[in-house]
Amino acid sequence: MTNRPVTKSKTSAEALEELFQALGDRTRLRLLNLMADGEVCVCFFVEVLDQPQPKISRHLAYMRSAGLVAARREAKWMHYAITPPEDATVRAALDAVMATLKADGEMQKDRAALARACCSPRVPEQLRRAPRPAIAGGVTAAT
Amino acid sequence: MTNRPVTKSKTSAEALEELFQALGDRTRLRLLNLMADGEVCVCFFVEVLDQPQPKISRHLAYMRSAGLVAARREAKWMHYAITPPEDATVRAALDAVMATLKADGEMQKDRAALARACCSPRVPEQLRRAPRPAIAGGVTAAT
DNA sequence: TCCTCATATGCGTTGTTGCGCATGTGAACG
DNA sequence: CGTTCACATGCGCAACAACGCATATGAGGA
Repeated sequence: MTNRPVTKSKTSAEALEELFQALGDRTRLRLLNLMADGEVCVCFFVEVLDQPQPKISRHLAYMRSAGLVAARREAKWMHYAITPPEDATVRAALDAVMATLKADGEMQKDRAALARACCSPRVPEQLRRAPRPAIAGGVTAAT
Repeated sequence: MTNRPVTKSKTSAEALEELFQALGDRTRLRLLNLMADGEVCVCFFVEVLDQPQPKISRHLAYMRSAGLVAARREAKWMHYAITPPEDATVRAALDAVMATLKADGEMQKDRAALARACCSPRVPEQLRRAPRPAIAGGVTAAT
C-alpha cells in the first residue's frame, strides 16, 4: 500500500517506457482525465465511468505501481491524484498528454459527468456522503 | 504493405491509446529515436541496435500498422520514417516524447552509433552499399 | 532463369494484460 | 465485537504481445 518510494531514478527512456505502458489503456486514460483538476475519490470513478469497482481499482493500482498516481486515505475513502514525474522531460510529455485529453470530446463528457456527480442537487444515493472532488471550476457543470 | 490510409479519424483519445501502446516498448522507442532526423534504412536499425532482423522488422510493422511510421522502398532497401499524427494535440504529445528521447543518455548513444555506422570510413561490410540515413548534422559523428 | 540480398512473415512458445467473479481487509459505527 | 461500507486482491480465463527460429517474398544482378 506504499505510494512507492519515487522509484530509484531510471533513465528518461526507461521512465517513458513505463509511462506509456500505463497510458496505453482506455480506462486508465479516462481515469487520468478525471484527475486532471485534482484528487478524486474512487467511488466517483466508479460512478462516472459506470464500470465494476474491482476493474477501476485494478487500473488505479497499476498506475500507482507505475508511479503515475498517488493514493491518500480519508476515513473509508481513497483519493487518487496524479503525481508529476520527477524527470522534467517526462513531465513535459505527460503534460502534453493531459492537454490532449482535455481537447477530446469523450473526455470532456467524462469530466462533465464528474462535475454533475459532484455538484448536482440530485446526488445518487451511494455518493451522498462521499467526499467531493475539487472539480467545481472545470468543465460545464451541466444541468 | 499499404502504408495505411491515414486511419479514418478517431477521437484524440483513441488515437492516444494506440499511440501509447506503440510507445510502450523499449525497442520501438529506440527505433523512433533513430528516426528523429529522418528516414532510416532497416539494415541500419539492425546494425545499430544489434538485434535480430526479424525482431526489428516486427516492431517496425507494429508501428506502421499503428500509423506511427511509414515505409518507403528504394530498390532492395526499406526506409522507415516517422509520420506526424494528424491530430494536432497528439502531434504535440509525440513531439514531447521525441524531446525526451533526445535528452536521454542511452538514446544519444544510439544516435551516435547511427552516425558512426553512417559516416565512418570503416563502414561494416554489410552496410557498404546500403543507402545512408540523412543524419549527418545530428549527433557527434564520433571517430 | 537462377541466385543473392534485404526484408517480411508463419509458427510455436512464453510471459503479460485485462476481465469477471468471489472474497479479503481496514475504517467507522452501533 | 460484530456489522456495514469503501476499497483491494486472489483466482482462473481468454486475448495479446514479444521472442526465436525457420522460411517466404520481392527486387536486382549474373
